[in-house]
Amino acid sequence: MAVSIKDVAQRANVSVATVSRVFGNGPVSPELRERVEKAIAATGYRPNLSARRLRSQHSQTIGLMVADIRSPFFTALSRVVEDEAYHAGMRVILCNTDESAEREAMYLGLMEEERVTGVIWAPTRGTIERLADDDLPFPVVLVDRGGPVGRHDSVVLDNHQAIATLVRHLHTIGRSRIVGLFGNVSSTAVDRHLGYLAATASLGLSSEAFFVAPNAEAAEREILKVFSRPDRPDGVIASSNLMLLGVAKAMRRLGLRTPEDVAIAGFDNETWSELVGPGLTVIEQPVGDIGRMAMTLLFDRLKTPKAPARKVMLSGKLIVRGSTAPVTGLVDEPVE
Amino acid sequence: MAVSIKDVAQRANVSVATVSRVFGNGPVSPELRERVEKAIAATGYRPNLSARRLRSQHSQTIGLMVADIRSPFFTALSRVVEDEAYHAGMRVILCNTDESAEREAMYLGLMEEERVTGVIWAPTRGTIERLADDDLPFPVVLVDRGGPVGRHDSVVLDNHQAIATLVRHLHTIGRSRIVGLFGNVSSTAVDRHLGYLAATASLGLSSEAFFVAPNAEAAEREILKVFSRPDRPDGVIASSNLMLLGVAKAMRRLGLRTPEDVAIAGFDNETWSELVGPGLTVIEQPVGDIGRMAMTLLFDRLKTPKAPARKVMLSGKLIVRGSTAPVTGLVDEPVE
DNA sequence: GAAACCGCTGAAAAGGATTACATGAGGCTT
DNA sequence: AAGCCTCATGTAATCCTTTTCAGCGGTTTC
Repeated sequence: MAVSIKDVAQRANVSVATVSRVFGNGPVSPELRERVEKAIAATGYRPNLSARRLRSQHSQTIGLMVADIRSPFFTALSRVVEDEAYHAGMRVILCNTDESAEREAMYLGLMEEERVTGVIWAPTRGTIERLADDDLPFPVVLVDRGGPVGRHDSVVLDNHQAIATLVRHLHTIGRSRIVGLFGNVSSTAVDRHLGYLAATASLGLSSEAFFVAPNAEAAEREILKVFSRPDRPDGVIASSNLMLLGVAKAMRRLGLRTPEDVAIAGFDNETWSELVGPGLTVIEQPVGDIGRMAMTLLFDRLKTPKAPARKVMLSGKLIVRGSTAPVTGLVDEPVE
Repeated sequence: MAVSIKDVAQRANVSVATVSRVFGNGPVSPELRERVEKAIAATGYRPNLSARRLRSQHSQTIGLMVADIRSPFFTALSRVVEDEAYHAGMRVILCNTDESAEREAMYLGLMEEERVTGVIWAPTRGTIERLADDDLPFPVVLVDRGGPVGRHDSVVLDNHQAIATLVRHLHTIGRSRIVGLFGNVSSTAVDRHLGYLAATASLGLSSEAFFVAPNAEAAEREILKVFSRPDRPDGVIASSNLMLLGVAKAMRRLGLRTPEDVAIAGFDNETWSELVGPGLTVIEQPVGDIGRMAMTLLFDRLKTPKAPARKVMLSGKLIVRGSTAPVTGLVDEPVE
């Protein structure tokens, strides 16, 4: 059996309360404190967190629920959240929902059983609407995907602005038939789609949107299909990192040159974005700021539970690379 | 205050023991079971995991300690481990050690306080040697980096074979001055370095190894330095994913063509490996198998604590891409 | 006919910590 | 010198479950 607070107390010849106070910064005379610390060192005592949590009713734990940790944005987010959490003396429970409402519900239940302090959550579209009804027994901060009514705190990218930036950029380099490729599950995709429609309309451009599963393979298949038609687009905007990779793969498969034949752009800047093809033009999300802001909102919420919900929008940053370089040569002197 | 087992018992007009038994599959008559289940549904009762753990002395939690979740291999590993864990009804606590012995020690302490069932751990080189002394109060399975003496269960890639495969492959396509670039912290790098020395020696090739921090920037800087010398290598093997990216960046920066001027290869197959430059030749690690095997070893260890330590080695798979394509044309008809 | 046994149930102990409250010593005021 | 604070300490209640143990009425075994 592991050593408990009682053993330490006995060895130091003090009461268990005193030992507890040594940990909790209660008032303890230097003399006793030293005796207790010696006993702790000698026995190798470690407080039992379950007992501590049970009694104190503070779990010091936050839940992080995302679709899939392997998605680059969520990978980066999780790292930030964990850093912030451990810095504040809290632990993180990580949940992969796989965009499944069922798994999401299961994990929300688990969060409740863990009596978490709060949850940072990128909810699936289906769940997010149901959300207003359930009164979750812990505060949540939505990330990446905002809630519908401003009922919860949230921190999201300004998707409208971001996608407009991309559309305008492609327009600037002379593209006019820009198609959009969006995920078919997240509400982020919905926002970006609306932004795409607005931006193309305001520039007097045609628009055509496709919705597929948010992974590289589905994106590649869809683009292959789109480009098998006679009137090929000259620009593609993908609403996520992995989908942009799928687009790049399709271009290579089709033997189309980027950016000469088709300019492509998308979201999230990664270590490898610069090296794929001629370099991928992307909107970089301030993922560090997003994570930290989410934690800030959560801690604020704990302090003032009744304060009105806050929705924070952060701006992305356009990073221009080869995949949308202007192709001056081609216009002046057509090849062959 | 949240609803407790007492409230449920009261409402169902049974004892708390009976309610507990309904959860724990103890013997309960159908009639009472139904009453209890109705009461649970009516009250929305969720068992308190802290109390449950305290009493039952089972945390149903495993720790996963890796250097950095953002490192692609660890990202993939974490997903597998979590899937397996949740499938077995357990939770996962994720720790990023940043290759720091101090953080590692801190997290090991935390694992103890959490009374984890076991830990899956990619230890830092410094710590791994100290490890024999401390008798950790929970079983650990080492991943990615094996322990020194066979004192702990471990599952690793067959690094010796993997790097030999890469060296032989580069030799086959006619490269003779192959340098190796290795991380300067993990024991994996040490293994791969030894394999590199053995493989080059057995082929009668010269060898030259460089050790840098395991990230893209450091790798890029080092390679730029190496290639500023007069006698340039014609092949580079990088011992990790991110370092290979650094190498690719350096090549682009130097204006060197891959594979014509320099063939490059490394580790870990990712969604984007195919799209960086002409496609990156890599050793693909069976990360799914590694994660599942680690869990299997852990569960076996829990069943038979006294069984001798097992070390499982899995083979990587060579994936040949453009970065090491044979350049037939050049030899026959020199350019210009 | 006593003893053993059955399947189900409830009372109560136990698990390891925190914390409200009580206590006692010492120092200060008046 | 009586009264009152302050401060450090100990006692015991408490957090919510699981689990041991005993008890129940009724059958089976010897």
